[in-house]
Amino acid sequence: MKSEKLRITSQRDVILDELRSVKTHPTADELYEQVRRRLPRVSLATVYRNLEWLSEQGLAQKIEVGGRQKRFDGDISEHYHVRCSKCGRVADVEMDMLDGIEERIAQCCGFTVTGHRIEFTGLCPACSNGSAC
Amino acid sequence: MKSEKLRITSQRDVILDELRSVKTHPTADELYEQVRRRLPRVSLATVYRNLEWLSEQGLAQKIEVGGRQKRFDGDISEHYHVRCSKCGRVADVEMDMLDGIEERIAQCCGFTVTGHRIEFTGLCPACSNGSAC
DNA sequence: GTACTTGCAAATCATTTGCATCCAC
DNA sequence: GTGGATGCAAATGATTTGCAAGTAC
Repeated sequence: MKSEKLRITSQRDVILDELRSVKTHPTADELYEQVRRRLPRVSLATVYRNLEWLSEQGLAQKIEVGGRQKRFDGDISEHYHVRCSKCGRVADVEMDMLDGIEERIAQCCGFTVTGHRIEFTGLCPACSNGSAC
Repeated sequence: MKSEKLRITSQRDVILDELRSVKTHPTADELYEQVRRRLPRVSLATVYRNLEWLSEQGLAQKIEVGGRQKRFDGDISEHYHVRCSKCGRVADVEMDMLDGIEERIAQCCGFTVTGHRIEFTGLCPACSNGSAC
């Protein structure tokens, strides 16, 4: 039994609050810009460290979609994402989780399957019109 | 109609051949080590450039799974992957593609959905025993 | 010759780390 | 005061790019 000391510092509080306030699945540096408006002296390293920590604590979700940067989500319920292949924007998909799917493949590959992730790809509304993102 | 000049240089030939010879979904640098045995003077940049080019030509697949490095697959048929969360190994999943799935969500998110990708997560046989990877 | 490719080294981009300082208890 | 948290700068890792030299037609 390890006793984790949960300290919600003001940085952590603001980072989580800002993350929850948007539905855009921001990257670490996007969130950094946002957080900086409230904590001008915060550092990008702190944002990275705390996004990692928040994900470990189950207070946020690190979502590894395509593209170079990782994105984060303040909505910790399980759900799938769509990513715009042009601008990288990520949105939630309203679809029930495919619950039986992991068992269906557990046998075939020798792996102990513990989870799955679906990422849809496409063009977001802004990019499918010619309009700039 | 653009006329693309397809030049299969010896580097490209060897890179594709080596990629096809393995079922491991190697990263660029893993493949580089492999290719180097046949072309000792090849550079890592060439491997990166040509993996990119081969994917554009539809001769290989760039698979963006979790983890820091991108992986590549000489098998261009559509299929899903499992990734070991401990060692990063990637394997194919024997499961039919979920064909209707994109249409099912096309309405809800405003995106024009063009594709999807499923990545299962788990432990590979080697990692689920205590054995070293 | 022209256009495309390559190897090499340097640059870039995202993320992580070392360390001295700071803060809460 | 002690241990974790922070800011800053420097380090790291993966990938990309500039450029001069090489190659195929």
